[in-house]
Amino acid sequence: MPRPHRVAILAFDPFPPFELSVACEVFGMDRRDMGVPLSEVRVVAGVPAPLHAKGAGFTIDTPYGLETLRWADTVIVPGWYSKERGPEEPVLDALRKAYARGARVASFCSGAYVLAYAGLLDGRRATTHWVYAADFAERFPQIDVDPDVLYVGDDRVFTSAGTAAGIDLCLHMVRLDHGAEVANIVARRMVVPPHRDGGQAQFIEAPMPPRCDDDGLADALAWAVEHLDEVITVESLARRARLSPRTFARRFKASSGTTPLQWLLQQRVVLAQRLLETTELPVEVIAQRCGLGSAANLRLHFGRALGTSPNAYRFAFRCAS
DNA sequence: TAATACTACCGCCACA
DNA sequence: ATTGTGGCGGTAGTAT
Repeated sequence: MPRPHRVAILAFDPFPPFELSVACEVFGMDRRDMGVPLSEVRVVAGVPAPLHAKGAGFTIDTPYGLETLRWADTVIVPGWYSKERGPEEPVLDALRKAYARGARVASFCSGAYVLAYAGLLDGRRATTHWVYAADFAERFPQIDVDPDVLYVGDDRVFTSAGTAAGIDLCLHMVRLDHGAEVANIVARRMVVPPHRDGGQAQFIEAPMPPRCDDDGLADALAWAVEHLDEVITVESLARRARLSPRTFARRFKASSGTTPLQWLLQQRVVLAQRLLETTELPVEVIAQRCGLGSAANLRLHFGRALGTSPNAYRFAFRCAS
């Protein structure tokens, strides 16, 4: 049993209470009873405590100082409120040393400024809250700023967009550390979607894009979503991926967190949703088109996934638009 | 809604 | 020794 993953949250004065809490919630909670490996969290004061919660009128204290960055496997910077300058040099130095030592560093929202002032983002892609993006790009021309993603990261440096995108980044890190299944458990427990994609403004579309480009597996899945009206078995998908059914199922679960059939059903329901929204086709025909065979079967899976019937959904969608 | 036939899933294990 | 593979069989889930 490896020791728990160590997460240091580097907070300043003031600090953003939501972002700080996100990291605590994802990494600090003991969910071993659900099969999630334990992590250990320490909130580190980047300046002498007490630290004031921005906009919330309370303060926090913590026994941990900069030396704790030497202890961490992951250092998270949840926010920073002085665009025009970075933290004191000892702080930046401790961050650089943590990274050089092999630790992973991540920022939420305006925390990207801290990583930028430390030089850890030079030559990399990075993101931050969209309200800071222009200022950030101007201040750090050596950084490739992409304001349209929820998070970006390569190697061991990650940045995430505003506020709630911190959750997406944390779940991504959990996925890297413990696999998609564990990340899904944590997401489920927090009652957030396991994966969101695309720009900051838009909401989740398909529950599981074929993530983590695994060899032929990704190809097989891409084929599947284009041929949902056909009969698709795990065996045929495995053949397409040039894997044995057993190995296919195992790899699939490792990279997506669900089983092939469950994923297929999800894709089929998503297609049914689109057809209900954009066409006048009868439910029976839609059931055929999305590979669910019969209207009865479509109703069953539609209800399970969305909690309504196809007709009710179509009606509600019409009214909304 | 119930019964039936079929498929998927996953632990186990031997093997590379 | 460690890690991934893939066949087998019981059980759970799915389709009609």
